[in-house]
Amino acid sequence: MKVKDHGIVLAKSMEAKKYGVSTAETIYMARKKCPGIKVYDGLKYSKYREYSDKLYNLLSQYTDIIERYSIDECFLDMTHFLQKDSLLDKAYEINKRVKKEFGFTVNIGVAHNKLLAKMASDFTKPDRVHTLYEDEIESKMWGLPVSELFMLGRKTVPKLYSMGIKTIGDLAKSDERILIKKFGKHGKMMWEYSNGIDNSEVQSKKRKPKSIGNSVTLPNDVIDISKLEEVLLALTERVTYRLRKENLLANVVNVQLRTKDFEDVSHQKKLDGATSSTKEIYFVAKQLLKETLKERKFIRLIGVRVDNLVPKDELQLSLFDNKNREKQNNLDNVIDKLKDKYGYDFIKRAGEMNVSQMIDKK
DNA sequence: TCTGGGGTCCTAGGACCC
DNA sequence: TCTGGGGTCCTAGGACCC
Repeated sequence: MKVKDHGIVLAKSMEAKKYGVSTAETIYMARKKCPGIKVYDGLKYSKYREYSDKLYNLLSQYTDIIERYSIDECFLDMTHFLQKDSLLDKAYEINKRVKKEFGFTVNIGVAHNKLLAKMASDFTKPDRVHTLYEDEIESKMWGLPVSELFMLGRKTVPKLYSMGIKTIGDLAKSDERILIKKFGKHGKMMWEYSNGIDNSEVQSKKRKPKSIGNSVTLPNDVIDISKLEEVLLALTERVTYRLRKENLLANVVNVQLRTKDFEDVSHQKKLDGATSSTKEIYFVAKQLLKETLKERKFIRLIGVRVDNLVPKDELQLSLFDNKNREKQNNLDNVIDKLKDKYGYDFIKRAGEMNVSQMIDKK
């Protein structure tokens, strides 16, 4: 398959890593570092989802306390295996079974809290089981560059460097109060993480989303607002469709734009009442688009997001609920059913631009 | 030179109220 | 003319994760 050159690296081979290719950098940079590198399209999201479900089902056989942290990561609370040795045996068993039953490999981190398990799972790859027990923190974690610590990204690391903090150990031995003064809550967290402290629990219940959004990078920079409105409607329809599927209502609508100079701007608005109606949300989104656009030209990306979500059944029907709204809800429901039955793109609203080619389908 | 898309959480300032 | 202190809500933006 032909792969376009703009875009970013989602995953890299061990060989590419040796050339300094890193996740999320541009393919342009990757080619520069490693001439002749082979670039492939990713799988369809639905394929990832399928394998993710299979993995989750297998892991669920080992404990009920299991948290789906991301598409390819889970936390398992296995404290019922009281002996360290039997715990480790189970980790190796899972590692082998995944390879045998699914044909891909996994890294597993074994530790007494989530942070350390996560750190351990990111030690050398692939296909490994690592432990990071309390008495191993110093020997296995403190020597690593501070950038390896979970939740330390490209903005924070240079600031720590300028303070003379280069390794996780440096951070662990630094003065917590100074970190808090400089970084606030984030400072407290990074000091605790560097010392292996994390009291968060494995969350086995599926959490309802707190926000739902869709955005697209446009094939060309767009100046024409009517073109942007067409895309906005298509995005709003996707967002509200998902919102209704979750049985949630939104209280806030947010519109985001990115210009060709990579300026990110967003405007949001609290609604008078919670809703999942495509029409109502699009009406507000359109206003927000105008506000956000202002004098800006050459729009590279447009996105819409709904926030402050509440469960539909907990909402008291307000006195202002009227026939009109009821009609609108019925229309949304009919459209949703048709999409469910014949495919998402089966039916479109007037003015909705076809963005399905631009967006990877869920 | 080129930079995706989906999220969560935090901060800071302004408006407004008592 | 000069004007406290605390609290909540709303909004914009930023950092980080996968």
